[in-house]
Amino acid sequence: MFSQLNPQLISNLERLGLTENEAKVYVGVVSLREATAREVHELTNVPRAKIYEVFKVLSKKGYLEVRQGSPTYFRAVDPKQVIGKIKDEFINCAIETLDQLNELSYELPKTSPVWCIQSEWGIKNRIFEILSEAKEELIIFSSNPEYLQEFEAALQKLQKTCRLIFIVDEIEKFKSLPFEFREVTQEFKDFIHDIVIDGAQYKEELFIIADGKESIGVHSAGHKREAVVIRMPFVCYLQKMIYNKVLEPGFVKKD
Amino acid sequence: MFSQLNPQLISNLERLGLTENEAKVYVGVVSLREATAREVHELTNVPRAKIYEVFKVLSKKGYLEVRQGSPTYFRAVDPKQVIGKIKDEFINCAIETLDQLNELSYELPKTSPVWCIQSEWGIKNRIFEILSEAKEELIIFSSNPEYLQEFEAALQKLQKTCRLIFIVDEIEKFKSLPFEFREVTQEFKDFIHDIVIDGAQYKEELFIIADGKESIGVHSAGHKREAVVIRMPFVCYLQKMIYNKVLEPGFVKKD
DNA sequence: ATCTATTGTTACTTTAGGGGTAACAAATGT
DNA sequence: ACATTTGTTACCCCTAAAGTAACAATAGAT
Repeated sequence: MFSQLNPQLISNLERLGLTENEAKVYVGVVSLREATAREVHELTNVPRAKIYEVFKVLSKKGYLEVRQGSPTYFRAVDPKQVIGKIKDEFINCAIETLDQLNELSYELPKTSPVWCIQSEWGIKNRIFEILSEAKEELIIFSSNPEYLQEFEAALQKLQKTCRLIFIVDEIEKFKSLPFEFREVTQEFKDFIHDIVIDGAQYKEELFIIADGKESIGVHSAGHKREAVVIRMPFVCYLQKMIYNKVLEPGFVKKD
Repeated sequence: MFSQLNPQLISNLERLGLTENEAKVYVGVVSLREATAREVHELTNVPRAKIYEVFKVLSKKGYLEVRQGSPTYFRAVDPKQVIGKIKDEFINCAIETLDQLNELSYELPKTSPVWCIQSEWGIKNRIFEILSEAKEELIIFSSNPEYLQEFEAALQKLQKTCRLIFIVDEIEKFKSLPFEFREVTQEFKDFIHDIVIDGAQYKEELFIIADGKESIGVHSAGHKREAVVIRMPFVCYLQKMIYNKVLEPGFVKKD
């Protein structure tokens, strides 16, 4: 007979460090309040011989209480206590790990100024980092209002201390955002909507130049999003010049 | 050549969800700041072919940034960010898990009044729970001042709202604790210091009767500590009578 | 242009842990 | 006394992770 447990709950408990059988047995005992091995086996379909093994482990961990006898009864310790313990142990481990990692990280000059970031989280994380370090000026280009909106709060806050210059492909699309936008020339617009690399549509969704020294460009090619960070003041200066120019007609040439 | 990594750090990162090779490679890249596969291989001893595999996984997870080229360079994302992310995801999972578990836990009368607790954490946890629920009176017997001290703060707080009666085997041992103690009779003292069960020295370290309704006894046998919780008002009443009596001479008979 | 060294990739093997099964001794119920 | 249930132990299988070998592609040196 099939198991009657919530697979998502089992999966979550596995992510919290329990094995599959441990998760099933704990959930079984929580459901039944007090239970024998047979009852847990019938509810969870974990093999009876394995139930006893897991009972021992969970008791040692402090997740179950035992009423000895035949049959032996088991009772789950309050989930709030158990999950609290698991969480505390994990957080303590995380703190210790961070301390140890920080001991490794010695401050060397970053020799290479060009990096790719491939995870969604890593890209957003880095954008927020760049915004938090900006001191004087940001030039922000965007072609995707939904994406830009994710940084709206951070950018609004930054307006108080930095000069922000927003450049977009079509002002109309960005009306819901509380900033002042400039639109690029028709030629540049045509250009950026027309880039194909290796057979995939390439689209620059967001580009930021911070203080003329560092830039990050987020683009998608096909269904894959990637970011490139450039920390070369000279190149950023050139990029800034270019972006200043795209507001004027007749800049971009197509070969 | 042997690996130059801190095994404790590797183990900690495994507890945080990374595989052994992922942990080693991340630590290697953190150590080197920016590194090629060969450099990471030389530092960590992870097989070179495996380095590339792990690089891909860690980049996807957002733990590494990539400078494409030959050789490709990798740079670690700030450990504070990475560990922060891992921690956040874990805590979110723990919260969701607790919600799901709470949906299971329906309030049934607890049919069985006698339970064993076998983990150190579980015993302490339950003692604190009993102390927090006490309303009128606690009778506390102890033979181990160090162990009793762990509950000193909770007991001091409780003195304001409950009547606490402390009974110990030897007042002298408990001088450092800020409570008023009564000592058991010499006969009882001899009795409790003389219990052997199945060849192991048995010692009742702590015994608490809460409001005459529930009791917990913590004993060690050999090197194993265990607790028994009893929620039988009648038995607790008998136990209370017994403890009242041990303060008088001539009570315990040895057969 | 050729050769060597290095880099990056792929396929295969090995190992260990977790899950499943079967058998049997001990305990309980009839 | 017998049947059923409980609890234990030994063994097997599968999968994920780690290790290894071979080879194609690239870069550097001559």
